[in-house]
Amino acid sequence: MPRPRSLSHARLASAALAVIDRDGLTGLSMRSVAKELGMSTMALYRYVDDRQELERLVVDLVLGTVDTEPPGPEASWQERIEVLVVRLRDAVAAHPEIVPLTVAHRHRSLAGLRWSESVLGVLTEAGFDGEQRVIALRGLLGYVIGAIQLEHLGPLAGEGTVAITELPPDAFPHMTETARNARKVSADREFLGGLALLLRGLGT
Amino acid sequence: MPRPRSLSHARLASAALAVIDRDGLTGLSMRSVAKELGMSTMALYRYVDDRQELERLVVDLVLGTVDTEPPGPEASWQERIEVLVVRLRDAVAAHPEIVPLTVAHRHRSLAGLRWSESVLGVLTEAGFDGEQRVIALRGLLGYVIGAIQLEHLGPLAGEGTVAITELPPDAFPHMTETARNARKVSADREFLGGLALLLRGLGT
DNA sequence: GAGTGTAGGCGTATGCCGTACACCTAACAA
DNA sequence: TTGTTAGGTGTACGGCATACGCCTACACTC
Repeated sequence: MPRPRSLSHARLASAALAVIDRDGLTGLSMRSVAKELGMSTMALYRYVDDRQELERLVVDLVLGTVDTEPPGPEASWQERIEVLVVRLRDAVAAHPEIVPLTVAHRHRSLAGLRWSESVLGVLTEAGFDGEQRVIALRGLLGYVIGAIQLEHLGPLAGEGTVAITELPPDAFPHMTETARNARKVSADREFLGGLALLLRGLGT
Repeated sequence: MPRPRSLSHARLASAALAVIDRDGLTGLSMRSVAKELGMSTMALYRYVDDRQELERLVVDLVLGTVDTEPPGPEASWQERIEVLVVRLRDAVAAHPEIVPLTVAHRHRSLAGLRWSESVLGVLTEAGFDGEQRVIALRGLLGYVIGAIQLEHLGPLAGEGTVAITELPPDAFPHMTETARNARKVSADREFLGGLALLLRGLGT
């Protein structure tokens, strides 16, 4: 009967993502998103309970772009998991500012659950079950979450690594030396290298 | 010449930590810490540039309690790393609410750098160097950060796991089944299990 | 076409937050 | 005793999320 809705959740989420991509996560507020959409702040509350839910929509939007179809059977299960993990990482890395949102809301995102389901499928085919399978999934999830944050909070190529170079070498001999090597390691090699360790630990 | 300082950074940090332990991270504000100390809000700014620096002090306080002395040589290098990692995790887990602060400020904390130095020492003794060593340290760091967050944001024994149990089984067959197993896996077994995967991947 | 109920949209106000700024004053050096 | 300096404070500003109440556009009934 009543007046029709003029907004969709998807449109709301993409407006919020636009704000984030333009002004960073600190620029995200109910006010800024409302302005982006050309409506009043309070109008948003007709579509969303609170700011938390808006953030959840953004996470769902981004994670929803991840292709969760596992690669074909010509690949080993390690390679298939690697592909799934890399797809997730690439989707998040396309909007680096949302990393903290992803961490906070991942477990309430349907798209995130679909990804986990897909990884579990590969693990199951590979013969994992029971506690082993739980630990494998959570281990992968933990690594992905942590590594993505490291990558965007303190990238190896960034100023943090330079700062470590300049630490007193007598108190931090290994850190200063390692930091010099670290500047030459690309983000991809770092991420894939760590993932390979985990997969090797899982493998037979 | 002038009036002496009545506060130390340590006292400031422990007051902030007390507020967090009592009222949670959302209860932390310049006002609440000032009240905890019995001074005016603005007095804090004589000791700290801004809220960020206060948070950094809290992280330093907590990470400063970690014993970074590596265990003796009767243990294998994997066991020594495990001990260091577990010490770090236990220190953070003693104040679960600071997890987000730790992630945000870890790389600016001297105590955090000392822990990394110690881990690098063990890795070096174990024969790692160059890019291998960089990747090993960052892999461990990524796992620890991610796993700690998983543990406190969505513990296996928590409601999130129960919610997954109640998902439609036709869309999430593996998730629903795995979630039933997951409830029986303790936080320790989960954390150590994932860490063991990584260490196995590192090992010869 | 007129009337009506529902829900969309908005303006205002409240109580938080971090913090800039100007002021007072305690404590030391002389 | 006095002057200097930095510690401590009160006030104020702009921004935040959001509760509440109002107005009204619209889809329906008749």
